[in-house]
Formats: sequence, structure tokens, C-alpha cells
Amino acid sequence: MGTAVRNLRSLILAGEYYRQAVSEAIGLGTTETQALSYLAVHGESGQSLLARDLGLTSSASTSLVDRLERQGVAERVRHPHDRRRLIVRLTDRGRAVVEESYAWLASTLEQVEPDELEHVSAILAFLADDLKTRTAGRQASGWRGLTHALPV
Amino acid sequence: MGTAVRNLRSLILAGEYYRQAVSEAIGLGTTETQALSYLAVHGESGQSLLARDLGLTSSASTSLVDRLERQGVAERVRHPHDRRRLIVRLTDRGRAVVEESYAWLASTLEQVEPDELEHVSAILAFLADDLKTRTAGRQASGWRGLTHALPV
DNA sequence: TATTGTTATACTCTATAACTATA
DNA sequence: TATAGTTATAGAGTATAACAATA
Repeated sequence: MGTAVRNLRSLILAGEYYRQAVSEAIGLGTTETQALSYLAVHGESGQSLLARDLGLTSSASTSLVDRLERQGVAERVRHPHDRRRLIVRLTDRGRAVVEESYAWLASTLEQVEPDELEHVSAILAFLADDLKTRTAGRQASGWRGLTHALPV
Repeated sequence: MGTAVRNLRSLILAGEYYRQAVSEAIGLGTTETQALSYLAVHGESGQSLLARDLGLTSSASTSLVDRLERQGVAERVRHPHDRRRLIVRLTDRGRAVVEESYAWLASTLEQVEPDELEHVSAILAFLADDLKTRTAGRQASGWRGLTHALPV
């Protein structure tokens, strides 16, 4: 188990490293490309949900979506039934930007044996879902359990 | 391939979400816990190498390691043969902090079928290494290829 | 009353550039 | 000359708190 945890740590670090590099290549901030990735995976999203899943306050999400609109990669759309809500949606340009980062990740996945790809894909989906759910659960319950936690 | 890329994006996003949550739980910044993760995976490291692998400038790494030392989770050690160099090393307290975040990741990996764990672990290691290498290569060569790249 | 989103303010982190010390 | 690290400065992004509009 120790080795598996270390390898998961490595992949998380590699993902963070990729995030910085692809953001620089595209000319956006890391939070902006996180938002584009999120919208690419989940489709359009409420601005509040986007903020929550990106670990941002609603205040930070306001300026985030401001930047996305300014750069023309996403847009705010009014919610059909609730006039408080805003939907955030990729623009054509936003979809184009995401398309181009596709090759970056695909070239890594192309190294996997073709007849294993589907299995690897399922593993990635499972780990992503479980890690996200588990993290959200600890967040919500205020769980800590880190006895060496440092003073904030 | 499209689904696999989307699932890899999901896992990267889940890792970033985990990073923020575990940082808040520990009471450190996200870059600080990235550094702890890095040191846990790679062992002690030169300050320059740490900066490079975390995507930071040498200036940012100075203040990063300042913070790590101030919080007592890592320390600077002189390089034995090169008086310019500094080695960054986890302290006992730093190792304790990493140990505690271990359970967080392990509980996700425990959901994997036991007789499949080794295979999953190998996949994670492969993807981490390939993604990191590929990203570093594009960084080094100034490669772009993102024709919709936005003005900086 | 609770929820969604915005604004004003202050703070943290990082990049840039100029610098010191050592190889 | 090149490399490792530090310092000073400025800029970007975020959290906090107070607020307006709508449910």
C-alpha cells in the first residue's frame, strides 16, 4: 500500500505540474484552466457549484468568471427559473482551448497498451470519484484527524 | 480515447481539490504541502531542483523554504561538497505531517480490489512519470502548439 | 430567512531584476 | 563565466466581511 500511495502522490504532483505548464502555454492563470477543465468534464455549471468544486469562495469565483469572460473563454447565462443564479458555460473559443490541451494528455494515454486503455480509463474514473467524494466529505464534516496539524 | 482523457482530467482536478483540503486541514499553504509531498516521494532534494519540479522560480523557492523552516516541517542543510548549494530535508515533524495525510490517500486506494492494487499502482507510476516527463519536455523546448493561445 | 452573487479591503504568494557568494 | 541562492519591489489572486437582489 505504501508504494501505491507514493505513486498516487506522484501522479497528483505531475498533474499540478502539468496544470502550471499548460496554463502558461495557453496564457491563462492556473485557476482559469482548472475552470475550463471542470467545464469540459462536467458541462455547464452554476457559478456557486463551480466555486465549491474548485475550492473557492463565492467572492473569488466572481472575479474568476470575470476573467474567463474578459478572455472570451466562458460566459455567464441567466438561469431559466431562478433569477439569482448564473450558469457558466464554455464559449466556442473556450472549447477550442480545451481541445488543444487534449493532445497533451492524450499523448500520455497513448503510451498505454491499446487493449488496456479501457481498464485504465475506468481506474482513473474510479479514483477521481472516490478521492473527490472522500475529500468533500471531510470538508463538510469539518473532519481533521491530523493531530500534528499546525496552528493557522 | 476521449473518455480516458476526460477521466484523467477528472483525476487531476480531484488531486487539486484534495491538495486544497489537506492543506487547510494541516494549516499550511498549498505550495507548502506540495513541497512536503515532493520530499516524501523523492527524499531530500536540492533547493533548485525542488523549485524546478514545483514550477517555481528560485526566488519563490527561497520564501517557500523559509516558510517550511519557520513552521518546522523542513530544514536547510549545507551540501557537503558545494558551498553554494542547499539541501532541503523533511524534519521529524514534517514526516509526521506527511504520515497523517497518508491515510487520506490510502483510504481511496483501499477501495481497489486487493489483487489489483499492484497493477493499479504500476499504472499510476507510469502515468505520473510520463506526464511529468512530457510536460518538462514541452517546457524545455518552448513548445507551444496551442494555436488558440491567448495573448499574455 | 436563506441563498446567489458582487464589492471593498487586506493579505499571501509569486515573478522580475539586481545582487552576493561560490564553482 | 556560470550557477545557487537571497533581497526588494510590484502584481495577481484569494479570503473576509458587508451588501443587494431574489427565493
